[in-house]
Amino acid sequence: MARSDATNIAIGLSAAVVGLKDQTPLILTIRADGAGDGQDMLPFGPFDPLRHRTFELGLRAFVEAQAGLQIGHVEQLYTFGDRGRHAQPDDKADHVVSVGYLALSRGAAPEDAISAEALKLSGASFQPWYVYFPWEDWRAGRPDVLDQHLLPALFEWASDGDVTKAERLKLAFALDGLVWDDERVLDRYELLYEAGLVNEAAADGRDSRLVTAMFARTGRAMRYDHRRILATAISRLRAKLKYRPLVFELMGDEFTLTELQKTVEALAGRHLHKQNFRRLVEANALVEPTGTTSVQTGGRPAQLFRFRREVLLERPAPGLRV
Amino acid sequence: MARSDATNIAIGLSAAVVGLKDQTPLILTIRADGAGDGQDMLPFGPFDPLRHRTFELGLRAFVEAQAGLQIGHVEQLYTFGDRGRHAQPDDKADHVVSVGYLALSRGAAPEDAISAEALKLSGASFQPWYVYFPWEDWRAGRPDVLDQHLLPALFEWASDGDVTKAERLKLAFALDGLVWDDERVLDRYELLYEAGLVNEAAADGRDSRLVTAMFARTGRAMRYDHRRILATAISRLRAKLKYRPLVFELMGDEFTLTELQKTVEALAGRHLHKQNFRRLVEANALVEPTGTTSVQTGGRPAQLFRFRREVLLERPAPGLRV
DNA sequence: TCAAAAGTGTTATCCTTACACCCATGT
DNA sequence: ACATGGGTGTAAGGATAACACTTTTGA
Repeated sequence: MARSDATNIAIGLSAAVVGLKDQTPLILTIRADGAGDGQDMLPFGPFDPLRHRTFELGLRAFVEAQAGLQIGHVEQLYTFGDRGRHAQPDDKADHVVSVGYLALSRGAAPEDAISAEALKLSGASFQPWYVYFPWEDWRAGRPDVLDQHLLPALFEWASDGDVTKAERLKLAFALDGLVWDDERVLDRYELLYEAGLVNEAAADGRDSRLVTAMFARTGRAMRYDHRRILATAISRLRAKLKYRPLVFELMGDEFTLTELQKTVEALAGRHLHKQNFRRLVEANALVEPTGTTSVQTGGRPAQLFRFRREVLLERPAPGLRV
Repeated sequence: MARSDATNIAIGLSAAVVGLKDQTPLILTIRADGAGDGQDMLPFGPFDPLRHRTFELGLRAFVEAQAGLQIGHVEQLYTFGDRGRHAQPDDKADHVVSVGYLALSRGAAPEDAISAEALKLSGASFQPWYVYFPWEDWRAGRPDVLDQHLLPALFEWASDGDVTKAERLKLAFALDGLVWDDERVLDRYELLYEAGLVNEAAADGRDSRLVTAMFARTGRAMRYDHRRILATAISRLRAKLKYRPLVFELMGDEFTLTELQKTVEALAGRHLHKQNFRRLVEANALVEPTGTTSVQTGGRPAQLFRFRREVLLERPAPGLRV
């Protein structure tokens, strides 16, 4: 059936499964056994067209197998095919093409949904995603690591007179008075990678001119190209929040408006204006009151709301254009 | 090297190469030799990682080979992996995964750029894209074919009580007073496909309850899943016009504002308000006057402009939010 | 009565949309 | 002079962003 005169290509499917707990965005990882540093991986596996009719079915199957977890919304991100960047240990194939997916775990308690066997077998767990991208969390203001470590190192990298480097830096990192664009997560990671400032670049045999102490500043590394897929997932999710009501997949059935705002803030990595956020939610008719109030955490009790699924039919692009 | 116990997968790359002539968006096609009906194809070929380091390099290489054409901007659209939908004639592989790309041909005279040999060999030519999607051109008002043929047939398809069908129809085709969303090209094509109203659905062995006379109303067919890739390309291009200055890749170096507007209208498939369009162009500082005026086509001579490449550095998302 | 968090009112500004009119050229 | 397309001014309405203040609970 298979002929040996053709290059043998395998399709790898990787999923960035997002969850949420205590205003912290989480990402589902598995751990290579006996691993040291930088061995976090996204759940992934080979696509076998004989077993699964579509990519999506294959993906759901092995997220289920590796984490014992059901996922809700799934969407394709990007297919990475370049040589060298993400070799995977598959002796059957000469070349692995990896298709990245964004997936959302359903409900408010993702960690409890991981099955005990899966935890044993694959070391599945949810990790806060800002562990991998510390410079993407602006909720408490501009992260110090940017001005103290990242930008100086990036400036040095771009100081060779190559103007395109300087231009890309300017746009991705909001230099010269530009506003920080929370969606450019991938652009920023790619620049750090090219500058040799993240661990993966060294692992891939790149010219790394900086000592490994730098890697402690640039977040936890992942195996293969999984951190790149995660960056793509965060970019996409942040973009899509603005015109699709995806947040509600990550919330419980009932929630207060403040909880909703904190969740959006956690995902977008920035602080939002309370009144304007509420006006936006109301204007888009995204929620309806349940009539009950929450057990408060010290203060005035808050009204509880639920997602109005009907908006999906009413408006073409319901979201939170913040 | 290759082992015969694994399913053999091939990667197919397909490109939707967009050009423009006389306010008509064009798409580069090749023709199967001795072909009858529905044999238009996008330029495509297998990805061989031994010959090309990245997808994009492979893609450029065989667009060059099949059409003798240089392409400018290239971006990945989507990777289609579902069985049955797009079998391709490759005896070396059990399954073909197809990665679709959007590409823009450079300059104002794409047809002249096709080499004579390529035309002979592969029948390469540029076709108006609305030939494949007649219902997407609203420049002269709402297309008659919608109310006369497509919607009645779609209503019949959705009349089985399945509410999700009705909901999807409503959003994709702007029923019940919703506004037509020019970006939902793929959604609309997929609905027509599922309803068995396009030729490809019949070719794929689907249950086609309607006579083939309908196919004359639903545009020219393409081989494999190429029309789906084209629909994806148009969707993406229309979306991206709004926040990236892609139009200028399809224009000559100098142009009048009316030419620019007509071009955007051709791509977006709808009429734009003249003054507001001009204000938008000016507000975003997308162009600068050359100081010269055009040889007019009967009327007051128009000022000529050129694209201000600097905007790419000045603003994060320069485009024509129309 | 005070801390903590929920919830509201109001204004200045900008952007969008639409209106209608004038200008420069060839025939 | 008039047809043809180029080019502009202006005002209404809505969306946005920022201001600061009141309300309801638990301790």
